[in-house]
Amino acid sequence: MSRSNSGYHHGNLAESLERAAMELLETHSAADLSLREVARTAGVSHNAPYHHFSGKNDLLKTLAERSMAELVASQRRSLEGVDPNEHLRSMLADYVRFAVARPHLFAAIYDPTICVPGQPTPAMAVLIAEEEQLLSDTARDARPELPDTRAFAAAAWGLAHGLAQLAQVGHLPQQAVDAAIDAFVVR
Amino acid sequence: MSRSNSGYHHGNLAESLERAAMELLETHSAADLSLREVARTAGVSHNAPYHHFSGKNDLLKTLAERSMAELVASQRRSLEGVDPNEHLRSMLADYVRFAVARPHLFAAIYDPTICVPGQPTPAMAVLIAEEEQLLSDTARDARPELPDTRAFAAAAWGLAHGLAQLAQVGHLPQQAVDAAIDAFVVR
DNA sequence: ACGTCATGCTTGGCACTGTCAAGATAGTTG
DNA sequence: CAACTATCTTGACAGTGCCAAGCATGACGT
Repeated sequence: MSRSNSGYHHGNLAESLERAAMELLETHSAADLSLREVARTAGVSHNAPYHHFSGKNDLLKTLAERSMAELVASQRRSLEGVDPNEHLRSMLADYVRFAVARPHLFAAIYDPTICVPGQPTPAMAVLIAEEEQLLSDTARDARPELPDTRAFAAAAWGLAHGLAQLAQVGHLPQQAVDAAIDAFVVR
Repeated sequence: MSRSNSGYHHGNLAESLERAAMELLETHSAADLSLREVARTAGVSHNAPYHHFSGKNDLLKTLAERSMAELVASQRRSLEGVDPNEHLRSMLADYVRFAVARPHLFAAIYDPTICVPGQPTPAMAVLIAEEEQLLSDTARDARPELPDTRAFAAAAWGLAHGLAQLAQVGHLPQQAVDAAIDAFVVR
């Protein structure tokens, strides 16, 4: 895990902690995640994290940013189709896929107790703006005739976000999600 | 708050606790809600709740059911328009309004740590089915020509749910939500 | 080579939480 | 009035986030 493990002076604890927390977030929710357990799995004392993060929320904020960056990158990658409608469809499907695959990380991104609502981290603000731009561009290409592209893009984001939540909870199976996206994109 | 307050034997603690928790959920999230604080605001000892609920989650489950019932009732009420499109629009707007007005209660309804995913309370299952039917009927009236009403209804639910989340977080102002709903309903 | 020192991690402690166990009290029934 | 049960209490335990203080370690000036 770490390069030099000679009792004290771990080497790069910050990264080890992030890694450990990332793993734990695959089974625990952000609220259920214990900073002490993160420290334990990283093999350090319960207070070591405080020398690298100002607290539990700070660590979570870092992970949320990391995750959002991954999501945006994934969204950018799913733009490589040809048909604009297919662009939009695959982007939305990809959004839902990400949320279902990493439910707790996805939740952390939008968790008001981590990034206070309307008070996003600078880095997070940039990422959200990127995502918005990505969606807006895709929406414009798919519906060039619409006067208000922003509204359509907002609807697309809302749709993807909501389907993601409903799918996470087990209310919508994968196939229903795809059908719903189709119903939104196709006309 | 209670009828007979003679030291012991509160009278109707269960309801008082629910009321207290309901109030606290206006400022605290479900995870941040302390059962002990609920007991405190109800004026009883920290262990009294355990004689009426099996634990914190049980109380939250009850509140989530209560809230979902309220939401469904509200949705049913917003069906009183005339134009089918207007039906749909007002239903979606109402869904978002509810979520924004009571963010923590709304979150509790879909919180996997309260109602385990795919394991809803019987009462909750009924309410969800009702909501689904309500949306499905409205969707059919608004788009009778569509072959797959279920997919369109699922999209509508997803849209409302996602817009609600994004609005809660402060990402979408009210007017953007309305515009997005319009973009979805109108064609 | 050696003392000095800041960095990074540790132990210890505090107030808080959810939950279990056992005791006290009050209304009910014989 | 005695026994009983429902209801609420106090007490305890393990766990949490976080603050304060102490100790090990490697770097640096001399």
